[in-house]
Amino acid sequence: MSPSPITFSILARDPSTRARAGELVTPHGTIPTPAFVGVATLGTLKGVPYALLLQGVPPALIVNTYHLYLRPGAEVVRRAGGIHRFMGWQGSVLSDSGGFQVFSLGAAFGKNLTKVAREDIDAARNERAPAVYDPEVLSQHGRLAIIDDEGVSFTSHLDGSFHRFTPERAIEIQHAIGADIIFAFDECTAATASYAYQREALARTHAWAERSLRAHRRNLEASRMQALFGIVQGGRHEALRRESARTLGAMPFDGYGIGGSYVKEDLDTAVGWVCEELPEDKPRHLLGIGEPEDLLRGIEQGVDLFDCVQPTRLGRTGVVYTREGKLNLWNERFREDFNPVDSHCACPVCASHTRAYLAHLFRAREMAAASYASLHNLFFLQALVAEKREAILRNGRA
RNA sequence: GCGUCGGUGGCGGAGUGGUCAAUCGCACCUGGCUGUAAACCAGGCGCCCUUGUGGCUACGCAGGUUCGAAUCCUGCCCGGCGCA
Repeated sequence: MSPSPITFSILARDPSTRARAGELVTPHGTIPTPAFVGVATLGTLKGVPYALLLQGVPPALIVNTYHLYLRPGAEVVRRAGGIHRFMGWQGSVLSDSGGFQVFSLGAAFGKNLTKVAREDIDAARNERAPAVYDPEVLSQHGRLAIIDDEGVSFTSHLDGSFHRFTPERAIEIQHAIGADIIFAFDECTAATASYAYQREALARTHAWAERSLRAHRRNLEASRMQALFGIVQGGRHEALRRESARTLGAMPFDGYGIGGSYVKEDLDTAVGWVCEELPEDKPRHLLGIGEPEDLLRGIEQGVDLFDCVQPTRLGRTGVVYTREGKLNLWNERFREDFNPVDSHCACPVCASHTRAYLAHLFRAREMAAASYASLHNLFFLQALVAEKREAILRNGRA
């Protein structure tokens, strides 16, 4: 067994919570943890030009296997010299396995299902679908992806072409992309899915984790340079979450992702159960979370890494984070608000621009509006997490 | 002056006897977004209220025809174009 391509050290633990501060060293740099990883699904932080990124903000990026596979194609990335060269980003890169797209384009397709539900809505169940290899059957189901025990059949949201992912294939593609940290292929279930379905999906996710691990190890060269994280699932159910964390924790992954969709209220409980069971010395990445308060809660449960589309998606559509909460810059009251977005923020946008100016740029549909707001939001989360890290280092013990 | 076309909600522009408080776009107002099918999506946008198959006022102005008019007729006002 080759040594892990990453090393994770815990520098301090908070005495009163499960929070820890540490360092994650990848072949492309050191990520101080807890950390917020920027989401660069298609190989770029949406709306944020590279030139605007300051060193360490964000400390790493996560790209998406499904999306890069469809466009421009994993082989293109490989021939470019890997994702770092392709993007021109020499920092650490993670790649999500595409498991989440199975959810968003499958069970959640066309339905009002979100990653974090308000309440236990009576939404569509993650019902069992027949194993199919036929695009026509897919479209009959009104969705783009259908799951069977072997893998996932899906049609491209771009051109309708037919594809199939298996754990082995997802790993192979991630090898071609070449991120520092890659994720096992998993099945993300709806928060509202039945217990029976969650159980069944979890068994599949666990089997796929094992297959992902084997596929990764078979490629000696890739496994020397790329770390593999398993993904814990189990929905809202304590028994399933703990079982999942124990099962995956016993497998030799380099770290762990915590996946799934949640109901807001039990986001932190579910994360807590998982972190109690996972090995202490491996990094934990809470996938797709979150909002400022979610980050703080996650950290207290023992999470080291986060990623979330919110800072860029909200920013792009006019919403900015501030210490007083989120502000929608489209609101009339900001038309002549000549204060910075957040007077305590040290980001370059807050240093030179006002809310009124950004509000104007949004209304004028200027691209800079989306860029500035996204950049500010990234800074805001970065500062939030960094502040928390400092506190852990200050109060904690090794 | 004559002829002709036209004057509709903040703007553009549909509608040409009832089902029109009036399609649609823009602008405007408000929500939503958590491993990005997302520079997106949804709702609202005459006034009033006991919020409803509710009331009132509206389609340049004033009359008229009609059971009923933004839609037809007459006059006036205003604008474009053409001819003097």
